[in-house]
Amino acid sequence: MESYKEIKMEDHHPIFFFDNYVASNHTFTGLMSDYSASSLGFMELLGVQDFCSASANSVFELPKEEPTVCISEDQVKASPADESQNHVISSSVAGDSCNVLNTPSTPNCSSISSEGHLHTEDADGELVEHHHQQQHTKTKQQLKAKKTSEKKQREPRFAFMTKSEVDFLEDGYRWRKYGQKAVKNSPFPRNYYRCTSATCNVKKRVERCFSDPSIVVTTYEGKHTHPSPMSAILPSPATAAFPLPMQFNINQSFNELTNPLALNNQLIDHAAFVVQGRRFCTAKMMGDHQGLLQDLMPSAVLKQDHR
DNA sequence: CGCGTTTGACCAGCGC
DNA sequence: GCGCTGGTCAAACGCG
Repeated sequence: MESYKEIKMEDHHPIFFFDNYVASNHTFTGLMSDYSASSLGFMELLGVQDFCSASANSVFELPKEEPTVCISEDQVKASPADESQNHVISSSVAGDSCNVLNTPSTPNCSSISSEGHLHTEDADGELVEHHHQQQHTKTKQQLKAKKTSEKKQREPRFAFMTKSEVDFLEDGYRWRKYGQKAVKNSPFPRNYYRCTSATCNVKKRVERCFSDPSIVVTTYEGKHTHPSPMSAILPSPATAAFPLPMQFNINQSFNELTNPLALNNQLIDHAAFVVQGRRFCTAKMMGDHQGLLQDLMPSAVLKQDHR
């Protein structure tokens, strides 16, 4: 198990990309408000509420060399694993030519919009499937019905890429692994996780980028219906409200982001949304490492820290 | 014993 | 229709 100090700052540059939209020539304010207008916001996905109160006040300039990344998950999905990273890089370099998707619909959206057809699949399936064991058939049907209903309620997804040596990045919630699949053209498997909370339907996919094994792609699907278990472990005055990444002292955070020593002293508790050379949001997670930015923290680091 | 992981099998969707 | 792939299930297993 690696020690915290072995983790360099540059190993945890998060790169966010969202399902449903990308607007590279939008300001962060535009981005966030656009996204918050959708049924499921980025912060909501992480259990954050009331993030709309965040304002452009938190926007500050970064050096032009800062990578520019803003792509949607379906872009990555459409690209083979070995190309996704190239895609990111090209987007990063492109700056103004960064892909402007602003896609009104995504694979997810279309699947949701086509939910009206789903009931017919059940009927077909029952005609085809005649198992000799009635019990077995019953469970199959139940599974199918379950799957159908799940598909009906398919949640928007968002994903982000993190440079990390650790596959599973802690985010304050408890996850149970329910599957692993080999990824085509990639030596690295994709892991499937589900939130352990009974009432919570949030899923998480974790895979490593083929072309750059140092990059971990984490995809969230769904919305937590409960507070982070870490809230109990790490009490904070801000815990109840789950403050937004934007709600922090910008100067302090910028200093910390650009100062590895500061990071070493305080753990890595920041994330950055980087679009067109601007770091739109540097997130300081309430000083207790909750929520999204725990995804940027190797679980090993957190475990070590909590002891 | 409870909880989490592993892993082979199954199913649906999609492209050809 | 067929094959491929992504996603999920669930029994078996491991661990504390």
